[in-house]
This record gives sequence, structure tokens and C-alpha cells, in this order.
Amino acid sequence: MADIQKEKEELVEMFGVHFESQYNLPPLAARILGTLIIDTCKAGMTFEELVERMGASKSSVSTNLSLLHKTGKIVYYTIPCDRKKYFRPAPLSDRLAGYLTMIAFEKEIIERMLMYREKTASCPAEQCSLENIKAYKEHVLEVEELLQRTIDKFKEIEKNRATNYNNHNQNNS
Amino acid sequence: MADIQKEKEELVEMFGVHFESQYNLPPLAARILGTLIIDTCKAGMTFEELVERMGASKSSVSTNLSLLHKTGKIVYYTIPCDRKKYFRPAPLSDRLAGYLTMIAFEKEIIERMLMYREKTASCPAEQCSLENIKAYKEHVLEVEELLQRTIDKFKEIEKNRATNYNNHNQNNS
DNA sequence: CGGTTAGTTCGGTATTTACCGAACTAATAT
DNA sequence: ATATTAGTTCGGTAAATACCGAACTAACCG
Repeated sequence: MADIQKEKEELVEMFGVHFESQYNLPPLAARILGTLIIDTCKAGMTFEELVERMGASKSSVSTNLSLLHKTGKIVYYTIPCDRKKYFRPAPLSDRLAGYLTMIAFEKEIIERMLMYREKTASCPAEQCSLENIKAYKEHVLEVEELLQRTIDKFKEIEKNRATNYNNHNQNNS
Repeated sequence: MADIQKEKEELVEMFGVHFESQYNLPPLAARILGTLIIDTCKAGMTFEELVERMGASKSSVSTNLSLLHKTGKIVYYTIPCDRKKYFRPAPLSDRLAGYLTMIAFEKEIIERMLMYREKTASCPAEQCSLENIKAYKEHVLEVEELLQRTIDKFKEIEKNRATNYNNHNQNNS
């Protein structure tokens, strides 16, 4: 049983490291997100629970929860006549959507790169550079497509799940 | 003509912003990499050229070049009887390889997450969590496959190019 | 040998980041 | 109205990061 506890802690830490570099999150934010993902079962953790689990100050937890919320990584809902906020990870479809923004920026760079190369097509090495850019563009477009398909798939899953047992009024304002 | 210069600077800046967050590079390293990618035509820039172009100190440029080299983002070659190092971006296949490491780590997390969920499969919400993880795993595997295909494609392109005109002894030790 | 070129290493500083505690607000409870 | 709960905001601090200049090394030149 302490075994499972240990396993959980290690998972949170792995998530932490991963999210820090993947989403550029501060350490605490990354661990909070990890914790929420693993403890999703409890149908949302409260602020106070998180303060305790993280061993961090209320202010730090508050700040990092705001950040996670602002960037679409978590949501919270409230229960009438209960002032507490219950935090959960945002639906995977939303969390993945962040990557689309990044890809859009990458596409923008590629386009401008292509324009630039066409204007400066002088030395022969530029020719193979152009070839490279075009091949890379194709790759990015494929990734985008794949990602979009996955997001749609999750949206479908999430929609079904919501209609099956819609027990909470999901307030993600 | 000053027009093209401006375009180039903007591209370097876009690359800079992108690489900073994508690869967790310090600002200067990200701009150096951007500059090398855009000016590849010159078949490699020297240390001194980079110091000038970046408007940064020799020490900073040196440190950041080492970092880029250590992380496989750039290579350099030397010409016999010329002490200078000529820096270029690493082949795209190598630069992309970094993503594979990240994906491997993500797969590791997923596996441990699955094991953990199987051990703790108690509340019904966990069931859909399991479903989610499996669907996400599939996505990651697809991304990995796509990435691997692209890397192979670039390796092919690079191999052909090398045999076509192998004018430099590419020393990337 | 001394001098020059090409780059590295080291110690220090300015900036940014990550976090904290204390004071605060806003809602409910008595 | 006062007290309590739930969380936010603000000012400050400790640590990490990004960069710098000066001193250094290593290879070659005269």
C-alpha cells in the first residue's frame, strides 16, 4: 500500500519533469497538473487538499492554479452552497489544443522562410535548402492533421461520457 | 535590399522565440541557431562572424555554441591549415531526433500510468481514465511513427546530397 | 623565443523566476 | 455585526539563468 503511494509520487514527479519542459510550466504548476491527472478519480481536488499535498504555500498554489487555468490545462467546477473550487485536469482535447497554436506558428515561419529563400535563391546550396523546407513543411502538415484527428476523437469520447452521466455542472469560465 | 535584411532579422527573431520554448534554449543560443539556419548558404559561419552578427560577447557565443553542439543542434567542420571552426545547423534528421527522446519518455510515463491504474482500478471514473490513457497512447505511437518516417526521409535526402557533392569533410566530433 | 589568432574557462553581475508570508477580499455562518 | 472559511494579491527574497569581461590555453607564425 505504501508501495502504491510511492508509485504515485514517482509518477507525479515524471509528469512534473515532462510538463515543465513540454509546456514551459514552473515546477509547482507542473506537479499540480500531474497530481490532478493521477487523482482525477476523486472527481476534483480542492484548493486546500492541493496546498497540503504539494507542501507549498497557499499563495504559490493559488498563483499556479491560475496559470494552469489561464492556459487551459485545468478546469474547476463549484457545487451550489459550497464555496470550494474543485479542480480537475481539462479534457485532453483542450490540453492538446495548445499544440495546434505552436504548429500554426511553425507554419508561419515556414511560409516566410519559403518567401525569403525564393527572393535570395542565388548560391546552389540554397536550392537544397528549399527542398528541405518543403519536405519539412509536409511533415508539419501531417503532424497537424494527426493531432487534429486525435483531438476530434477525444472530443467524441468526452461528448459521449458527458451525456452518459452528467453529474457535475462543469464550470470552466 | 535593406528590405531583405529586415526580413532576415525578423525570421531570426521568429526562430529565436520558437526554439527558446521548443528546445528550452537560452535566448542567444536560439538566435544563433536561427541565424545558422537562414545563412546556411554561406556553407558555415565562423565564430568571429557569429560574435559580430549577434552583437554578443565571445564568451557568450562560445558557451552557447557548445550547448548547441552538445545537444546535437549544430555541427562544425574544419579546413586543414585553417584554425577556424565553421558552424552549420545539424542535418534536420539529427535535429528531429531530439523529439524521439521526448516521445520515449512520454511512452514510459504512459506505461507506468497504465500499470498504476490497473492496480488502483476502484472507482468507476478510473475506468474512463484507463480508456483515455489507451487512446492517448495510440496517438503517441502514431506521432512516433510519423516522426520516424520523416527522419528516414531526411536521412535519404542527406545521403544523396552528400554523395552528389562531398566537398567538405564534415567533422562533427 | 615572443607574438598573433581562435577560442575557452572562470568569476562576477544583472535579470528573471519561483516561491513565500502577511495582509487583504468576498462569501457564508452565527 | 462579527467570525469563519476560501482564496487572492502584493511586497519581498532566494535561487537560477543569461550574459559579460578578463585571464587563460593551444596552435601556429616569424
